[in-house]
Amino acid sequence: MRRSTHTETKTRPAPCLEESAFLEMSRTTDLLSRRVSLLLRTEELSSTQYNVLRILRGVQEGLPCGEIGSRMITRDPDITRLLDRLEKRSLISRCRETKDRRMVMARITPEGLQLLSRMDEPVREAHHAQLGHLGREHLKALIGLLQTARAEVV
Amino acid sequence: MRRSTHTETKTRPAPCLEESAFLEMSRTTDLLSRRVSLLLRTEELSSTQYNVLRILRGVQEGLPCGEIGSRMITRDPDITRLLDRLEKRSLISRCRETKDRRMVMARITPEGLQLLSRMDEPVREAHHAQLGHLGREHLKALIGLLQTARAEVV
DNA sequence: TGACAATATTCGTTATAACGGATATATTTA
DNA sequence: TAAATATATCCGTTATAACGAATATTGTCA
Repeated sequence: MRRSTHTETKTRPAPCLEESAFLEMSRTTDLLSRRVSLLLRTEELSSTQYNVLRILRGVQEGLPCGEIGSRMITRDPDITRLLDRLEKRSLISRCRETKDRRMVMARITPEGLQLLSRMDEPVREAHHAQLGHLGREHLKALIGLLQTARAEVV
Repeated sequence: MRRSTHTETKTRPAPCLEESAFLEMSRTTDLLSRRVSLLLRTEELSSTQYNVLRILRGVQEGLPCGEIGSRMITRDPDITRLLDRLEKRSLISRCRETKDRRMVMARITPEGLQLLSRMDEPVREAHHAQLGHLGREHLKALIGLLQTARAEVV
């Protein structure tokens, strides 16, 4: 036991449950992400880029740049450059919308889809290896709690 | 209902529970972090820097640089520069250990402690506002699951 | 003592996130 | 039509993460 309980309570307040939950979440996400990042590096992809590609895979019609930005709280000019980099590698394509010609739709290309599908199996394996020990019930409980947590965040 | 079920199953495999759990975790951490990042910005602190300061607050004796690095999987040279920036602002101090003179101990300074304590209340409020609706029982369950998840990660 | 290992540093590089500001284009509305 | 708005872009800036390579200092061990 430490002798300096007195000063410690002054400098380091006892964490409340909400804070602990956040810390646990950060640590766990961090730890689990490491393995995925290693996988991504083999394809020279940042996790932001991977993220965008997966979002676009979910939407065959494509998404306007602004929509992508709002899903990640990134400023418009930076989304443009992010998409620039992906387009240069032919992983996405852009074309101006015919209806509202202000908008530019970003779509994932066949190359992009291929890249993603190359990653699918290893990524899934990584997650299975890292979280499989929890078992179905615990996993479901965890997912449910996280969804609940996010549902009411302002 | 979409017509292209056929192609979709090919391009986007149904997510397994482990993968969903990871995604939920990432999204939630991401969402919750935004508010904290805004707070940190008022002190011109990156979340990595905040992280290091909090680690050091927990260890009055200080930590060797390498130890800090291993807690965050960052290469040694980059830790050095990270600490450089913090030292320049007098938030930490460094001094060579007398026993093993290869090691340099990093300690948080009174200024660093002050800064942290300025953040404590707002950070806690942010977490409370964002996660308080879960209630004690759910929070405890969440914390427990996350710890279990991390316990066996290789 | 001499060879090796451990620790931290310095230096240089590249890519990117994040920000501010301005501009081009197209749409909507007064 | 003219003004205001929305969308995306271009430009430049700074700070930093991430990587490789080399060096200095100290400790350990044959």
